[in-house]
Amino acid sequence: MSPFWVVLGRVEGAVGAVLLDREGEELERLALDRSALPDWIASTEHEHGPRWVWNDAPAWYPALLERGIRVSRCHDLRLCRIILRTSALVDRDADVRVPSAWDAAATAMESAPTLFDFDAADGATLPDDLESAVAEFARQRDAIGTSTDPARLRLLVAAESAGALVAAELQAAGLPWSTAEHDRILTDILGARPAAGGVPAKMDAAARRVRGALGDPAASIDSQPKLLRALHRVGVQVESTSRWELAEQQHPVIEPLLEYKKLSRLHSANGWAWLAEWVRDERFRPVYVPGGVVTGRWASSGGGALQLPRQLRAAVRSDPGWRLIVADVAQLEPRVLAAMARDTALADAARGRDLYAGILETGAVDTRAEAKIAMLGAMYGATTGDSGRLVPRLRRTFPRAMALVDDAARVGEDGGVVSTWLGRTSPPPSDGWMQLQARATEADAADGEQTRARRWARDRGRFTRNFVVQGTAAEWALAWLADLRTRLSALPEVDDGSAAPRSGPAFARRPHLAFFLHDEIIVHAPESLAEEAAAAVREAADVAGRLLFGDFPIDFPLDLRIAESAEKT
DNA sequence: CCGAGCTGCGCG
DNA sequence: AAAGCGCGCAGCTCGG
Repeated sequence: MSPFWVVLGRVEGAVGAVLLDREGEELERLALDRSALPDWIASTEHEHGPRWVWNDAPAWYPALLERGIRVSRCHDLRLCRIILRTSALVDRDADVRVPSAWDAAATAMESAPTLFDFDAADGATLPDDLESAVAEFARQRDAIGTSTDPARLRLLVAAESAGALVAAELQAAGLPWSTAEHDRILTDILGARPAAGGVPAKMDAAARRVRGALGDPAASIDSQPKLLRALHRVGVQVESTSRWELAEQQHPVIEPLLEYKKLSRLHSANGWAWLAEWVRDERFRPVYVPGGVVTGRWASSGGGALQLPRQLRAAVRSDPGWRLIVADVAQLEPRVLAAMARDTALADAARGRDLYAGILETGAVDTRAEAKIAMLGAMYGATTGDSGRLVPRLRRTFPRAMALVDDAARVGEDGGVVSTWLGRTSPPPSDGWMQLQARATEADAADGEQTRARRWARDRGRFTRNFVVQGTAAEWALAWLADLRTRLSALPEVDDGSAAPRSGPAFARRPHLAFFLHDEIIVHAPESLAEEAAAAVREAADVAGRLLFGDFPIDFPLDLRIAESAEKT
């Protein structure tokens, strides 16, 4: 009988595997020498394609990828536990809620030990032995099975686990990056590359002009307090040195100062030092952190993958003979909101077109820009300014969608928790928050306490309001990634040596994911397969929508282009 | 000398 | 005009 699940973990001096059937009944148990493990995993994957159950994907998967072994499915115990132990869908008394060593590494483990090097794993806080993994897997299966909606949670943990595989593969493959183009952009904007520790020419020139306008040749520009005082001395009365406030001022120092700040930002965040540290073999390899954000979005650690600046997108360049498929979802969050709320009016406004143009057509607002500001305000909880003023108009036109986010806000203000579409639940309020709210309702509460309590309540309301939308959008994106990953892996490898990728693991010889950021993906594909890969990207988006929302009539149109660079047009 | 905290920027 | 969500990071200041 084919194993449906294979649980992996350390046993004395080796690696143990427990093969389970679909219902979790044990079929077989074996111990493998470390050196034999990769081949065994590869052949078992090939023959049975099981779900690999392991404590933490970064501890197992990168080493397999290095050996050219890719798996199609896994169950990541660490990530799934984080979801299940706090999900409102899971029974209050479920064993998975009982605190244990599995919670020690609730956040991503730094520099996880690899499976072929268990001796170095002594410092690891997450359990890595086979029996612990088997027991934890049973707890998690029980939590899902006895939950109020097993189907949704199964989908969520499968998507989350697929994300763990994708993250490891993204890091292994890397984003194709042209060092020469990056250097050209830097030289163009900043001036010639300085000697170590020096300031680039154009940045230095801007600094001199700032100091000239300040009448102080020694003025410090990089220190916010000193710069603020220097500005006050020449009569520029600003409260901060932020760009928007400076831009309002009329003074000769403003123009060069804003210029300096722009150049300085590029130089320090993505200058030559960044290039040397993060780009190797023409690949940018950020560290992705799946589930790193409370809402379920990914975070990143190192390399600043969440900030790939527009200025540098031209440096993202496909290898010779290859192409990039660059795709993002237009207005993902409001579409997700329409589907969650079963708001057919908003879905109609969204279908097959720019959602904001659709809102404009309903007459709820007067311009597309207003539609966008109003919708963002509704999802973020704006109360003032243009945004706050426009939200009530949306409330009249899309009452169901607005009721969903308004309800989420009210629950949060009252100290409750909210959940995404698939069942990821927001953290409860902190003890301090609860104490303040309790204190504010007492008869002798000071005005200041009541004011502060109300402010904290509204703050939390805006968080839960946004949580349901941002978190469900993250789930849609995971489903998109997971389905796309499978489709791409079914495309052929290039056999033409001239079109081989410059660098990367074996799986990168066929179309593969190269970048992911919230609602955008980049696929790197041989030119001959680019159209097929693009079709896969679109099909996966359709599948993700149906997977989450069934036959509710919402679509997720993509802005997609096939190009040699990721530059936004 | 190190780390926490703050400011400011840029990404979705 | 710069609010209303979620992040990471650089560079600075300041306290220990």
